[in-house]
Amino acid sequence: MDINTIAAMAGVSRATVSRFLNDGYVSDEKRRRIAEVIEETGYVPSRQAQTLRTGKTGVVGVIIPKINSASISRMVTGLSDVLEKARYQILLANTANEAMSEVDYLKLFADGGSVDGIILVATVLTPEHLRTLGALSLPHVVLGQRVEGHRCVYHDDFHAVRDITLHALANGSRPAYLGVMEEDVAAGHDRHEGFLSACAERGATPLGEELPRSEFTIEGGYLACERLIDAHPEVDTVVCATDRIAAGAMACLREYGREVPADVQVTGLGDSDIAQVMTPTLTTLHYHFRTSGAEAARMLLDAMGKAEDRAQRVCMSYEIFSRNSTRRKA
Amino acid sequence: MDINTIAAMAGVSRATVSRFLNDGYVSDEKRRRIAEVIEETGYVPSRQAQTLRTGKTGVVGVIIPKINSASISRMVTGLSDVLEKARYQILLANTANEAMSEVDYLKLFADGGSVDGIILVATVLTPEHLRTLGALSLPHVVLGQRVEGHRCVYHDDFHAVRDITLHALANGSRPAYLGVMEEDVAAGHDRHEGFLSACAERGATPLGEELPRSEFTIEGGYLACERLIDAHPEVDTVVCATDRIAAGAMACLREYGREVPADVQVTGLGDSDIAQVMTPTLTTLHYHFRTSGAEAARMLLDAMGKAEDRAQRVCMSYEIFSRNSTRRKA
DNA sequence: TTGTACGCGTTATCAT
DNA sequence: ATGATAACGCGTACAA
Repeated sequence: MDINTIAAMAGVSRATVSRFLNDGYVSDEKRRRIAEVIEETGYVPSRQAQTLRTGKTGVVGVIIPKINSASISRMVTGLSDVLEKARYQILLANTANEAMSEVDYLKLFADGGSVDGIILVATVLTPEHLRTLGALSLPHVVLGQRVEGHRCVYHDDFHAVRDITLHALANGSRPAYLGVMEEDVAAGHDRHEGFLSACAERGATPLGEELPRSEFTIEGGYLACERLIDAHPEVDTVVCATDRIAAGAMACLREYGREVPADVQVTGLGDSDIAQVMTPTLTTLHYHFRTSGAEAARMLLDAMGKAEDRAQRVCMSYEIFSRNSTRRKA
Repeated sequence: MDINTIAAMAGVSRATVSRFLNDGYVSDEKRRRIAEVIEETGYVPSRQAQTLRTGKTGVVGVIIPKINSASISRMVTGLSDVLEKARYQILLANTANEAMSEVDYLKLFADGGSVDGIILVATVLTPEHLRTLGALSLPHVVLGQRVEGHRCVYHDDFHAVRDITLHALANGSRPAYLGVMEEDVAAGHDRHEGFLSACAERGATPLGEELPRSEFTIEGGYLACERLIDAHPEVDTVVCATDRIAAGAMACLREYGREVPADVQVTGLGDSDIAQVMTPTLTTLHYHFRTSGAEAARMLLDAMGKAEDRAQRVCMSYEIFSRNSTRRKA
């Protein structure tokens, strides 16, 4: 079923069929005939041929560091919402297994001519990343990290953790932070700095700063917390970089016989669905991931010339959800 | 940078370059020259043109009902593992938002010529689904449901729930089941039947069979459990179709002052990571999702003629993880 | 308004 | 072993 067949059946040249499909500029008479033939044959133009001819694929590549993350899935949902509305397909590239790093995927997308635009859900941005991004001729948006010279949507990690730490320190005085590697500027460095800033403001000494960082997992949170209470049994407030780390921490505290929040307060970050089923329910902070995903998608549409101009850089806000893992009154 | 340029630079015809890239059959002399030119130009063949010419895209479409599901993400990981090794890209289609149903995506993939094969992570299979699947000329595999006449990888949902129910009924006698819509044959109907079978074997009367089904969410589990203890306060064992439903159920029981497992036992299904951080930790059942994903991918490779022959249908096994949401001794 | 003719970058067929 | 040449399915000047 190609355009030639349709043209023959409708008794017109294939150029006319092409016009029918695109510009318009066809007499009502033939328009009717063509429409009829297309209807009864169920003809659909070949994406590949269109791509070869126009250079446009109708696909945007989305590079994510892992599948099965509450935050990432929410971002992807936001992306889908607006991208599908603009009739774009999403090619999801998962780098979790390290089989192919983000840089490799960036290059693959850039070279292959397989996508019209790229969204990079970023964690760690190495110089190699920046070089590759800089050499990228395709429209692209970085989601989750602030990057100079590139369109990006990120979250106010510094103030987020600063605020939730201040919130906890209203009823605690010996705080510690369970964070992730500093190389992840947003989730690692910025959040950590936010914590330190809050401690400084309250005149509290941060505990366990000398300890190694955690992984982004429940298991990692458990182990980090174990090291923490081992080194600093006096800790009474544990601020965690993510909800999953907090989940691990709470499991650990329970194991060690510490009551939450009576003995130790715990806070998370991200407001994933597990926050509400933990015992006690977790005080955490809600990021508007879905909205930031949508925003990134709109920025990309803009960059691809498919939407009105938008800001080149957006910093998303947040809200604290105070639940039962922190103390109620002063 | 196209094949013509390379050919010119190497002083050969473009046919020779093409042979160099594909079959082989080139003299060592020219082989060397071509390799050199390609090296220094960084030439990469156009995927689009290759596709147009060969009809092969190097992409497999994976249709999933939702992102952010522990089970699905594990399946996708398994898929990625083997598909990437075979140099296939994965085009992930998420139907969560209903914007485009699975059937529509199936048709899109089938028509567009944009993928070489399809993997459908299935939940509900309507007659419309079966019709579309039947009309599909592309190689495809159904993951998560058993479908006559199609390659598929599924889990032994019936015996899984039957076994975990028997496990719980060793220390309980008034069981109820929190399940999902029966239209989902595997997760809905089969699991439910497994539960009923176990009840029959133990001579226990299943409670709350008249109540409406739950959603696949924590929230849904909470609400379903609320209805259950309202209608049948005597219930002492709650078997849930998924871990998330179990999480909601436990939250609800806590709210209503029931001790788990002293007053009521709870079991889940899927062994997601939240199972271990719940209080008490959840007795659940581990499916080998990652393995089933890998198996489905291998079956697809087979169907696409890229791998040795494999079984057309595979039923995956499971293991029960007994933790603290069920009673220990008889 | 319509049709002709060409090119997009490959691979495959056929001589040579 | 190599090189012309014809497709693959489409969009679009250009001419009519």
